[in-house]
Amino acid sequence: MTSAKILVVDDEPQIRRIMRTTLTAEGYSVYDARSGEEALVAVREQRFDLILLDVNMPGIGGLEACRSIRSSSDTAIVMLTVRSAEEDKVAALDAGADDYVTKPFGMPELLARIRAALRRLPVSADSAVIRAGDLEINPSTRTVKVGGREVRLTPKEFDLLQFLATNPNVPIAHVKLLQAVWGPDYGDEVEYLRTFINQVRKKIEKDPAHPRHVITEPWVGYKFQV
Amino acid sequence: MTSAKILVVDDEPQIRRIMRTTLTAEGYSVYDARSGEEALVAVREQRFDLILLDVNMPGIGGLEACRSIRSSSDTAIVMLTVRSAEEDKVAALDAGADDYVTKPFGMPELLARIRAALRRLPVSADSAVIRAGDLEINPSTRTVKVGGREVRLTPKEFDLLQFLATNPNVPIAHVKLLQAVWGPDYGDEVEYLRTFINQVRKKIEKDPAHPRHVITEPWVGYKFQV
DNA sequence: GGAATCCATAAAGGTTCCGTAAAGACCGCA
DNA sequence: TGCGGTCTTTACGGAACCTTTATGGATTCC
Repeated sequence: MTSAKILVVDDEPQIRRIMRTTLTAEGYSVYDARSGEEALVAVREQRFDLILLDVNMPGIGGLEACRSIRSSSDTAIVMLTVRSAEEDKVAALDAGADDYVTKPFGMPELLARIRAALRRLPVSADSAVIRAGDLEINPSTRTVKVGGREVRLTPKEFDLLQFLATNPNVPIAHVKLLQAVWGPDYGDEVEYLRTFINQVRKKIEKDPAHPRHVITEPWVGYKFQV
Repeated sequence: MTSAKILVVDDEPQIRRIMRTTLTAEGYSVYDARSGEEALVAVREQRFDLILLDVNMPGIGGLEACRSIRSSSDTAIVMLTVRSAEEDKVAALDAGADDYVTKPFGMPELLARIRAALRRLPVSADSAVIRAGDLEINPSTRTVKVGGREVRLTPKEFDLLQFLATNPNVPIAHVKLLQAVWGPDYGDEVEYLRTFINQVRKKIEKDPAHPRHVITEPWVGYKFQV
């Protein structure tokens, strides 16, 4: 499992901090929002695998935010509520939450529910090992093998290769690749791509001059061939 | 506090899924294997507190896997069998299983047997002596021996080494290590790790410059190698 | 054919990460 | 109060990685 993206929505800075450290330690990539409004903006701009949503917030509350998010997305939603009243549970689930946890809760329990909610998602296409000829890409351990021999890739190199490999045989535009690996702020720094593609090829291709996996699509971008 | 690690071995995906969700909800950390072969590999690489082992599998069957595991480990083993024949029961226990459950079984019953099996282990997670090459870690006395000679570790040093050693061959992220040893409030003080890892290496490695047990995983964290 | 664009490759800073040493802070204990 | 051990914090050099620039070859378009 390449780290799932989790959005933490809570108005208390302390809680956000604890969540961030704990979830980061578990290998998730964590984002946070301080209010329902912020959460809605974030959801509109990015795709998250799971959203941790506090019920009790000023402004747009958790329930309303939940309904709004659910109406436009199938992200897993776990709600945090102080009261354990039955009606709250019903309200949360009615609003479209997948699960809910009542404060105070232990971290192990929360983590378990997060794992459970993530598992429910449609086919974690990420955790499968990708094979292509003598090449073997393992997203969970972030390792790559060429003909059984392990090859060491740097973080960026691996991200690049993985993104290409998860869309095999499909040409991917320069800009799209850049944004996927470097983030949304990188629009036209295509030089990065050139140098890193070159680097990756030197490590995984027998003959970097005539690559068999990382193919360049002239005037378009690159593609991964199986 | 650390939830018990359970390995589920079954060739049917459905059963693995149900087990996973149920056991996870109970607070266990669940791993699975699809065959006896996979189970043996997993056991070689990690330490589990309990193994749920289906008898009837293609390839290496449950009984054979059980014998193999038992020969090198004292993990609790609970077998799952379809038939309730007395001979099967005997065969299972002879192979070294601690208990067995006949399908179809109710989840409450299975959970009860799991709890019982875990209870039977003399505080297994903590008291088992960990060996790796010339290294010997004794959690109950909190002592470490290198080639028979006892080495003195400070409390923090020992905690660090122990946590790494209880998850052998698995890279552990910086943040996770920090939180496990220093507590949940330590998010990014990675300097501590550096100094203590260095300290531990000087004490347990013949050549600290080329460590054989405490291995650094660049850009990720550290791992303990057996 | 010539100019422009794109691509592969190499290589120079700048930054981050890791190992190592060492000084200061804290604590228990005589 | 002083002492020894442990933990925290800072500092620094080397290595690995990322960014950036430069150069030459290939392809396209006019």
